[in-house]
Amino acid sequence: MAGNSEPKTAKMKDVADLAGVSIKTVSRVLNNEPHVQDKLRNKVKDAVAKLEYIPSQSARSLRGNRSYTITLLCHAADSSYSNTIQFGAVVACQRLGYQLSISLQEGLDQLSFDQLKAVFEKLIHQHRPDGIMLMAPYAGNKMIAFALQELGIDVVRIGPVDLPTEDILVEIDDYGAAIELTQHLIDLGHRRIAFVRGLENQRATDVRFAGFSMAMNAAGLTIDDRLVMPGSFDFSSGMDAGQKLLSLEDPPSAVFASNDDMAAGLVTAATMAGVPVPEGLSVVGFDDSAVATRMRPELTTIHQPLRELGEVAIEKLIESFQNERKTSARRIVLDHNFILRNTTAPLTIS
Amino acid sequence: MAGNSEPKTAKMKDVADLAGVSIKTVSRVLNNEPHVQDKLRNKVKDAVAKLEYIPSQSARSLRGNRSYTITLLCHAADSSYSNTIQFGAVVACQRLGYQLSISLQEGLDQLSFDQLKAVFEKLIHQHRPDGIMLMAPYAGNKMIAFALQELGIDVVRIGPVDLPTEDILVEIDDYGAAIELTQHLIDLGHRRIAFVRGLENQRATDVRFAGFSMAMNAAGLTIDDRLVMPGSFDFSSGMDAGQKLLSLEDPPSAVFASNDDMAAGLVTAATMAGVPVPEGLSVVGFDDSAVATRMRPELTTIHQPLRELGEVAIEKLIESFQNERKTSARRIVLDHNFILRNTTAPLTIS
DNA sequence: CTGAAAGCGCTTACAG
DNA sequence: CTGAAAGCGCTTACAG
Repeated sequence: MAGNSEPKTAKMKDVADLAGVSIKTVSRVLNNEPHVQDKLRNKVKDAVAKLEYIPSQSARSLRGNRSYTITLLCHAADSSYSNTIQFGAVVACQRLGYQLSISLQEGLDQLSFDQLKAVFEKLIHQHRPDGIMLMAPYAGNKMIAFALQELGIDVVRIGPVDLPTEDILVEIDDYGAAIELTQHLIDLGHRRIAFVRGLENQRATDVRFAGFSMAMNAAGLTIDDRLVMPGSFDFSSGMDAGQKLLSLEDPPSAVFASNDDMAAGLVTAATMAGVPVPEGLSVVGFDDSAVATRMRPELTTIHQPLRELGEVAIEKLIESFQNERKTSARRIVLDHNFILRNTTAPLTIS
Repeated sequence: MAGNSEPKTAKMKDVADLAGVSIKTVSRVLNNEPHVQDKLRNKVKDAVAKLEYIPSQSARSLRGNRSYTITLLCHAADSSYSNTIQFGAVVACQRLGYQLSISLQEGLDQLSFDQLKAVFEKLIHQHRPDGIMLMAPYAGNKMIAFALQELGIDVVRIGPVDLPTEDILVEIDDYGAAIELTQHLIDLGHRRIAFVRGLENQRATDVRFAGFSMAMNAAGLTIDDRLVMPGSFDFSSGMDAGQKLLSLEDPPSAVFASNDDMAAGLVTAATMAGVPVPEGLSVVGFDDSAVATRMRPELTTIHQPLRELGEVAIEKLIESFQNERKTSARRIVLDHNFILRNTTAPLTIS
């Protein structure tokens, strides 16, 4: 069989008959349109409840302009960061009667503008999503932003993004959070502080480094270029950075890793090199992902409300195409938290 | 705007006009139906290519019986295990022209049969998925299986499952894998081997323990009941088990943890208690998830092809409702691999 | 092997 | 404030 059994499901006509109104009135009630008497409205609602009527998504999206589907554009690599955001997005979609459709797109970074447009045109044409949700590593990509803008589809982005488009943005204050983390290390007496960057095409990498620089400068500390390491947001790049940093003639006493996975790699590298954390090296991360409480010692970091970020992104996106006026804020900043755990300690003079 | 711009997209009629055939013939070609001349078939295909025609999913699913959507029933807790399987499922869906719709369902375990049926009826009615994919912790649930069976929808399950329904099953040989792992510990000279169980409502827990028992018995070793610990497949339950095991009068020299997360917890507990791994305690896990290579020492475990499991599940499901005959295998067993890393060592006589 | 007609279940103009 | 008609873009019988 091709799927469905045949429960004699109620149709709009059945609801209309039971409520003693026209099918159009039922449609109006279902879509929360004005111009229906309260009395009729209630009759219809009762009938819907009695019949357990559920509108057919296909019919709605075929005739109307809405598909009640939002497409989440994902990079093929799955990470705890993306998965948690996606989780929040699914929750919000389910709550609001939308479907989240996941589109896996690898290597979008390497396409030309026209190729990008073609990819999105096909995607939009096929599923007709009402909106698109973007997160790292695609959230901050300008070509993607412009291609999507030309296609005229509503977009929401997650993460620190600096784009001239009018898309909705949901993020935390990465800059401020990076300052807090750096200040914490400075307050502990550290002066030679290393920084491990993330992927270079992501704005989070620059923003977090900017916060770090700001705090260092404000404290009158200079940033030693040899202590600024490249990274790619993953465990092994953190290990690499740690090994290099620790084998320096004049190693740092503290390291700011741009995310938790790299911080975990750093701690592992230090431990393997016989440098105790935090006594011999203080480490901070960013995200408060699962690894933060599973490693030993547990990681001092910034908690990002990833699930909430995903939920709010979906809510704002849906809100935006329900409100014609576009009155609501286009940029939402959620709260983060500094989480003090055990990878940081006062500088010990040796 | 409610989503779409208005690219003048080609419709079936346009393809038919360009190819000089009727719209019905186009439909036939698109759906790979027989009874079309090769010449016409090619004309249609050319026209489709030229016009970049993409059929509307809504129209198809409204008129036809298929929605080209598969619903993945997920438990609200997101884990690396589920996410990797889901990833494979998305990949396969995308390749085969289907959409994966994620349905988050918490606490399905506590519902009555009728409540379950109501939940699924609504879900099926709303999105009309062509099939449903189940994984832990719902894959092995009998009530869910029967409810879905009564609703007559095609189902695929992942993981070791023992059900009287005719659903498709995709799994690895958990039993055999557990024997390999246990035999490895026995070969290293261990005799007091502990076992940490997983969640009790999952068949994987029983099957892996059965493999462990089998290997122990075959080697003439007895299982000490005090060395069989409860667990819940997560890091902290592994830590707990480790602490209890290590504080025993006569602690084990090796532990079989039912999955990697618990194994990581065990290693952490041992390290914190001053017991070196693997010298003082050998540990094996199960899954080969991300944590296996991020912990130190790296974990000896069984590699489960999770992504492939997800892909194959989707492929077989789609295949099953395309083949009326249901000729293909209903149970697919994929290969696993024993991965020797550094958490296991020969028993040292102390 | 091919096609003209009907209809899936809704929403969109258009009347009243 | 309410309704009868038309139509979204396909597929399903039914003819030929």
